[in-house]
Amino acid sequence: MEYEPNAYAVNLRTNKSKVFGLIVPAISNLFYDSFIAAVEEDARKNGYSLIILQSADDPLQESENLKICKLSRVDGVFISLVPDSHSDQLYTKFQESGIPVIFFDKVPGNKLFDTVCMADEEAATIAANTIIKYKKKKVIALFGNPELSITKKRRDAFLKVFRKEKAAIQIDLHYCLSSSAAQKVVTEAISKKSKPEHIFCMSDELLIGAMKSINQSALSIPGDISVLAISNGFIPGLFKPEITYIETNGYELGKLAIKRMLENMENKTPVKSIILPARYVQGGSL
Amino acid sequence: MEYEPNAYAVNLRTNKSKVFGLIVPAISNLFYDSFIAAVEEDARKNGYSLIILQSADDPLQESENLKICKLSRVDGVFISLVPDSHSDQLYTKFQESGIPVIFFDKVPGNKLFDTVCMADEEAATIAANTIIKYKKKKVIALFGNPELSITKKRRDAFLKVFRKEKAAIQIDLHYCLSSSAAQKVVTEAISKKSKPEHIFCMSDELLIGAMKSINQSALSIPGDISVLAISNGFIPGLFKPEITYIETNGYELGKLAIKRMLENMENKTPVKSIILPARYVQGGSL
DNA sequence: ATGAAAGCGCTAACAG
DNA sequence: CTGTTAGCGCTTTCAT
Repeated sequence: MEYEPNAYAVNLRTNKSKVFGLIVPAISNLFYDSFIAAVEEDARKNGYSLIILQSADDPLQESENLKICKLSRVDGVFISLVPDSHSDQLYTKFQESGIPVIFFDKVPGNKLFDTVCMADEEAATIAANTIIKYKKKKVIALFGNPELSITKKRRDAFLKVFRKEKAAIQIDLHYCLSSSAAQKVVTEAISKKSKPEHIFCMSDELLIGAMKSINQSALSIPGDISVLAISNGFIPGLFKPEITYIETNGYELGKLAIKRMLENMENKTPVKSIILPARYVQGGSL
Repeated sequence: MEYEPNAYAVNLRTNKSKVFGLIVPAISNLFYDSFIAAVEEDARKNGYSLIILQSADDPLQESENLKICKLSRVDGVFISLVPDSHSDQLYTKFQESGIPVIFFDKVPGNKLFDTVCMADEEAATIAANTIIKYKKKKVIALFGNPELSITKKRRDAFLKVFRKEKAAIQIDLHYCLSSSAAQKVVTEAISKKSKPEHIFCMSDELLIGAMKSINQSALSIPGDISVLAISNGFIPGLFKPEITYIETNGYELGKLAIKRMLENMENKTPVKSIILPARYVQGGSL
């Protein structure tokens, strides 16, 4: 007939909601939006819906979001942490109450939780080796918020490669918290007498800032200055020449995350760290 | 104490969920992701959460999404339609059961529902008048799926301006269903003997395709060819020179949509069409 | 004023 | 194997 089960009653009775919570620093982001898209696809295929919450890069907002997930009794949580996250007690509370939490991208430093990440070290290592291979001697390296584990991982792996190298390579490392901060740093650097030969950007956000600066200058890529980034490839493909990048694929990472979540729903498995391999994609910027 | 109300029981008893459904053709989209971000912000401020569903440009998926919203008994629905949407009966069913539905961006052709839209006609009119002002005589105009009301509105307003104009202006109008389709069209056009002087793109997607084509050619902007788009400004700002555009702001539209929804929750108001004005933003591409 | 009780619509357990 | 019933945790009503 026209019968429709009352989801409220079902939830109450079964103590399940068939809903996952997904917490991100921001939705409007080229990485997170494709992550969310992937999770949503497979969630629905398995009869789940997604509640999406933004932390707005604010630790307080983040804890509040976790509380919302708890109060609305979601069946599982996906979360990428904000800088200075201090919600550790909340995560463990979830674990204790048997609600799986999958961390992705920006994850806790310790090994106590289920995580799904890009191969950050590998990507940064590939970047560094590429710079060496192309014999760049003076490079600017742009990194994001140094409080984030993702920044630390990429930076440490990046620097480690050069430490092993005998050749004298000058690395000017900068932490930029925004696109415009990156733009400023690059504009200043290329206005000096001894210009950098190469710019490395650990994210799309920084790449955009760097490219705006280069575009406003008279420098040409790769002749005057070469560029390399870690990115999902969308932004690099917009420039001429296309920017060479090491791929971080939000969509694929999302697929891994939901897969892990569903596994966890089936039968509680021991904590695991999953890593999505990096891939070098040749453009014309190097 | 440590007491937490059981949301399932509350929902069952009060017959409310404090959850809105939000249905979009795709999450990973520069327009929709900022729309979603805006709605999420204000939804949470008012104690609501958002369930997000993608229709993947598939009318069947869209009906299914509406059914999910109905089954999970959301308190309201935001929806942007896919091409060839045939879920009209479902919308009306929602209305009848007293659940507000706010259409945004891609809305039904008739005036029976609450809608929140960009000023499509105005934006296209500004574009056309700009082209006339700059005395362009041979222009390529790229439009999206001609089945969508948004395409029809922009196209009709665009062409109407030229019909009134006495000067002989040649408009090559093309419908492109994807970025790469736009790229092909432009590549073909600029390879001909009589090159176009100007390209107009009704969306970011088409602009990206057009720019890839131009970047691969030897043409320079605005010297050899000028460009104008309808966009939120993010993509136009990445190029050199920056592309002049008429602004469509997903974030602001989202704010309007959630405002309208909350009004509707308070007291059932008569059906209304809300329009967000267009704004001309000068770049260097014209 | 405070407290008891009915019942929202379903599922799971149990009896016939 | 089919049919009845208790009860999930809350809100709202009604009686004290």
